[in-house]
Amino acid sequence: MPERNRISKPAARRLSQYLRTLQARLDGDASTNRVSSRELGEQAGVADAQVRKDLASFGAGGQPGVGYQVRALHDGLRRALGLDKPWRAVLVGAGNIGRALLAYPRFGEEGFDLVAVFDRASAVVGRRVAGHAVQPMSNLQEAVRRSGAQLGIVAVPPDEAQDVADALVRAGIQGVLNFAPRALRLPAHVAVVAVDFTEALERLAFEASLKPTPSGRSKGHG
Amino acid sequence: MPERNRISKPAARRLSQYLRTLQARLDGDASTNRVSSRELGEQAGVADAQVRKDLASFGAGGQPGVGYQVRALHDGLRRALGLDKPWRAVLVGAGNIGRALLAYPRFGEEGFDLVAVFDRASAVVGRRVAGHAVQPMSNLQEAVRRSGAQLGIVAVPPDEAQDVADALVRAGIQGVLNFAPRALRLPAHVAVVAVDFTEALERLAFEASLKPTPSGRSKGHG
DNA sequence: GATTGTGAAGAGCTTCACAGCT
DNA sequence: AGCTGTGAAGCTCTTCACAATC
Repeated sequence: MPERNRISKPAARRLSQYLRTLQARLDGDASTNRVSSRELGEQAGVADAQVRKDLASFGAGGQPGVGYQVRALHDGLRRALGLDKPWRAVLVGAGNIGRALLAYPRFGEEGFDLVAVFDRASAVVGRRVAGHAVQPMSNLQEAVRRSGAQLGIVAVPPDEAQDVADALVRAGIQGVLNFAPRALRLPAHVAVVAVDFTEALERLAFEASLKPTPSGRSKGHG
Repeated sequence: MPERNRISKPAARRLSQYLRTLQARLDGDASTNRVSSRELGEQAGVADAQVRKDLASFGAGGQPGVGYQVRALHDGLRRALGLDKPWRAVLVGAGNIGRALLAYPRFGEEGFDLVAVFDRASAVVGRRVAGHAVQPMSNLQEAVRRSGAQLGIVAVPPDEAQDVADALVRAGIQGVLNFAPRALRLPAHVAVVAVDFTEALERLAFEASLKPTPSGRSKGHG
């Protein structure tokens, strides 16, 4: 089993995209059980050579003249991304963002199990979110340890985010998904991924403002 | 006013971060009206030389031995990011994600105005979201044209995302913020920024699975 | 002394192009 | 003929290092 493991960060991002295409193939039409690098690339907006490099980076192999086996590639990809084992996660902050994340059907399906929800506001504690009674922050340490949760989701206001993240790290968490518009400073042994709406909006404004002047458009009633 | 405009994509991302630090400075303590590249870099998790390169990329200048003027840098940054003029946006999809985005206090503050909300489900049409009555999709074209909205927010299920994005482009939109876990294929004159929870979770699983075995930890406090 | 601005070196990522396999 | 695998080239981004400036 080749496991050459040198997957760069940009590559990991693209592997997620390929995985989606493969899942659609497995779920929906099983017209063929082969897929080419060109096809995967088209779905993800990436060149075919890039796809082949990415797949080779974790030891996936195709057949020249034929392509890759959908099922085998799917399974290999999940393994490479660390999705072959289930992950247990706790959510801190029972507001809109946390609920929106949990509402994604993929959350459970992909092997992410929510094991507890916490919030600082006593008015929210006790309410149910995604089937879990919201607990006070004072329970966090013990709940994380007891459940063996490896991931923490930070969905609190920006000025609380660092403290919450620190608490999660102290509780022994391995990775943090940060929804607060603030850079977290955490020890190197903890993985951090940020989902930042504010930054996304600003990036959009920036890129839209670079586009050719929208003078002669919205013309034809297309 | 120098405007050397060659801001790379990674640079734009970091500029957003610097902007946040500057805003915090302006809002909160005005202990000093200068800031150094090292200080900005610490907040954003970036080297000081990188900060200086980034700031130089849009013509901002500092004083050797002193630093940058907070107010001037803030204003210059906003201009560089296209945030000096207000943006009008429409939201398609009145579910959790859309509401979570609008709940961000920054949304309105930063100069993004929501002008209309649409949804395909007739059960939702007519309800109020963020102060706007949800409209049926059939109103989209006209509403976008009438309001002059430049941005569209796609917060619908993945299998509807491409159609919705196409409709937005036909209506004359300049940029799309895509929350659906699917790559959109749009003409080059339209900016696209994706916020993808699924990909973020998978990236987190990947990075967390690479971290050193969590054997002997939960020791000294940081 | 502190800090900027920047050329040059370094690192990393993407694209090209084509040999080789089916 | 179709497609993979990959060395090499090309490109972009980051870090280094230091002269110039305040």
